[in-house]
Amino acid sequence: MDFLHQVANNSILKFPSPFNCKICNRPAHGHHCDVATCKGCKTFFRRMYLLKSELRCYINSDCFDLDKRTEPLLRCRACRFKKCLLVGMNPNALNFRTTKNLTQSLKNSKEEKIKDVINELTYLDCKLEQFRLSAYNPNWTEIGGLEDLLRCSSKLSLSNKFGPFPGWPYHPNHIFASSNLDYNFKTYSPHRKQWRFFNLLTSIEFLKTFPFFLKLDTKDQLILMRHVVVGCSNLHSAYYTLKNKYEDLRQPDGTQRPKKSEPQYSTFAMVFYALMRVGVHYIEYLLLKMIFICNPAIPNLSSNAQYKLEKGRSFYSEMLLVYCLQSLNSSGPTRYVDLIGVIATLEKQQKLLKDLHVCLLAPMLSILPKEFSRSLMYEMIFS
Amino acid sequence: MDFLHQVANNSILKFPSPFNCKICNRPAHGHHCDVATCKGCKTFFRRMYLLKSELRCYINSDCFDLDKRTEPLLRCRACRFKKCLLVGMNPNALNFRTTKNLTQSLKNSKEEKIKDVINELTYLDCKLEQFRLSAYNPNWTEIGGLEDLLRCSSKLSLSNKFGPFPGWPYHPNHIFASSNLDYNFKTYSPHRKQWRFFNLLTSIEFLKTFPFFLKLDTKDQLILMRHVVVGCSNLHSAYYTLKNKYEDLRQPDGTQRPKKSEPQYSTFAMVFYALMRVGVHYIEYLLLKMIFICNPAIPNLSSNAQYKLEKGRSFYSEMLLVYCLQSLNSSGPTRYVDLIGVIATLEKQQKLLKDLHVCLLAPMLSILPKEFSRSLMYEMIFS
DNA sequence: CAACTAGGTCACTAGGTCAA
DNA sequence: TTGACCTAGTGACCTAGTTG
Ligand SMILES: [Zn+2]
Ligand SMILES: [Zn+2]
Ligand SMILES: [Zn+2]
Ligand SMILES: [Zn+2]
Repeated sequence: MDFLHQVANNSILKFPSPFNCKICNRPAHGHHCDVATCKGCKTFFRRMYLLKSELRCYINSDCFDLDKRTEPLLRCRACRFKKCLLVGMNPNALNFRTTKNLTQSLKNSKEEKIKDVINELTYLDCKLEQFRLSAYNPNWTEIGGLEDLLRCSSKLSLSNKFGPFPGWPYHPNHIFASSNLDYNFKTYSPHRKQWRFFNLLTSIEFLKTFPFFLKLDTKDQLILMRHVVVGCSNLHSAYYTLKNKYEDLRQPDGTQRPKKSEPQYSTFAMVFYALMRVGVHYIEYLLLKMIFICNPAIPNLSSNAQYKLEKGRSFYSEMLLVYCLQSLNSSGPTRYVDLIGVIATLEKQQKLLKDLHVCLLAPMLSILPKEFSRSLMYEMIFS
Repeated sequence: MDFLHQVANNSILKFPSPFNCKICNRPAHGHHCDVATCKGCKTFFRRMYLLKSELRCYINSDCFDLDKRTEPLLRCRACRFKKCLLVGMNPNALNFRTTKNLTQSLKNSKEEKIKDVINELTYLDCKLEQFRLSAYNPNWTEIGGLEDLLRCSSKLSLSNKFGPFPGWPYHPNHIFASSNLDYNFKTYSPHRKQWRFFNLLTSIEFLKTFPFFLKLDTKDQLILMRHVVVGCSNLHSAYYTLKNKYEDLRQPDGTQRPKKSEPQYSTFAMVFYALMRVGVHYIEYLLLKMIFICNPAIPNLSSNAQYKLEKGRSFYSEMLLVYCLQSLNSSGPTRYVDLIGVIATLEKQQKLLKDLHVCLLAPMLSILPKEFSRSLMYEMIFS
């Protein structure tokens, strides 16, 4: 690059230097990884990228936001690294692998760690979808509430035992024996999955697989579940609808649930359309789900849980950002912002759904069986 | 060739250019060494060909395979050079007559470095031999164990203070006052050096002069010393025996230690005969010693020490190779392999010696003074 | 002389080191 | 851990020599 050279020859611009570090605003040393940076930030970026270390900002996550403060807080490594990525420092410019020493330290590099985490998430997600597709179809009126489900052992392995549900996906015009209202909240049928229930169950089992979740107090676990499981299962449904190239929200059996004609459809489909709009990829979806789950802002959490979730959120956020940069280079930061936007949609959807359900179901409660008011679905809607 | 010209004048084909570098696919600059290449690849090829340094791909040897990846990994010099040759760049087009300057200047830096290192090693080795020849003869029963010797300051300068040992080398028939067993491990005599001890001491002082050694943890220093000092002192003795044109293993005072009649002689002399067979030169010996010392495969080393020793080993290995190539041209690589073979002999000798010593000395321990069981020699034999 | 392509130069940026 | 400083390339640009 000749940028430095040009500036040096331009007598008008010689002083003061127009050429400051894009991260910390100190005088720049040159272009490093495609961005004008100082020596410190250059070395910092390489070190951070190469070393695996979990980072967290202990202030407000704005230590390097130069709109908010005149001087960056150089000591905050989390914010510094985030800023490096945001101004577009390109990890691909680091010559991993091509040099002997780096090949060795690659084992511990962030890249490797990302791979590990993504492998794990991928594996788990396959299991989840297998679970949804399985013939396992427990009676929702009997299986108990959230607390019972939290306590019992993982049900995911049952999909192996039961095998796939025969005949799925159904033809679009498939007609079920039971009526829609029955299907919805009235009675249990062993021949048809109550998707609202089963998707919630799937997400509960999903959360239960994470060590960080199991380490929370039972009270925090309950709070988190209540706040996150609906959105989580909606995100899952939405992604798989998209993946299976349906044009509207579908369940694994091929049915439209809720139906387009139902009033809540548009709200349910919000996330589906958001995913479609950004054209989310699989790995992005996996990380987004984790970011959504790690929500430290949920009310009434203990401070321990807040801390752990905050840590989790920055862990997966950074991973998503690094992933975007790796796969897209310069447009990585934009992509990251677009993807994070899906989280906001999920949160909004959750609020709308709650209001909607309360409005729609409250008047019906008298005609629904008393089993419903003790069910998981009731709990998730009205808690 | 007018190809470049044609393209420039052809308005239709101006964009996108059909004239890309055959190696890296960036826009080409012209034909260089018979192939359309960019400026970078042109210069790269010349530099590489003139330097001819050993290269290795640390990935899959496909960094420039544009069928497999859209962008080449420009930093992989091995694959880049391979691709240069593959697309037919012709080294004969390089004009060696006028290239002397570049070759020289590029070579000079490397050569200069080698010279520096060898000068240093030579100087140090002279000091060592002076030390062995000096009248300094500490009491091995009192001087302490390895840890004490590691901690104390360098003793090499004492050879100046004490001057050379008077009367050395002795006539082959010289008769000592003390008996052989006494000499071996029983008592200390100020008039006669216990060579096994003094050679170990010399090698310990040798190792202590290296900054890289001093930067290791004490624990690593001890492990390394225990593993390397015996072989190091054997190599030293063997080389100087050869240099002084003795026909069997001799110490600086001219005595045969161990005696040919002793059972361990043949094992001790292994390295001596190996050196004789290859006809090692001084500088080769110096580098071999360093390569032997830098052994990252020693068990229980910290990963830091492993890393540093690995680096040291490749540093001195490359130096030896370059030295062989410089002094012998075409038969350089063969010579290098022969020389490296000495290291294997050293390692083998070390194993044999340990077994032998344990067998020979264990039954004698009861008749040896308790000082012996606390001495450096005991430590090096039985650790 | 125009159109090239050798070689040479040097500002520039990777990675690496080490004192603070 | 940080960052000033170092080494080892890298390639844009230049010059000089060759060819038709
Ligand atoms: Zn900076
Ligand atoms: Zn911060
Ligand atoms: Zn090229
Ligand atoms: Zn390669």
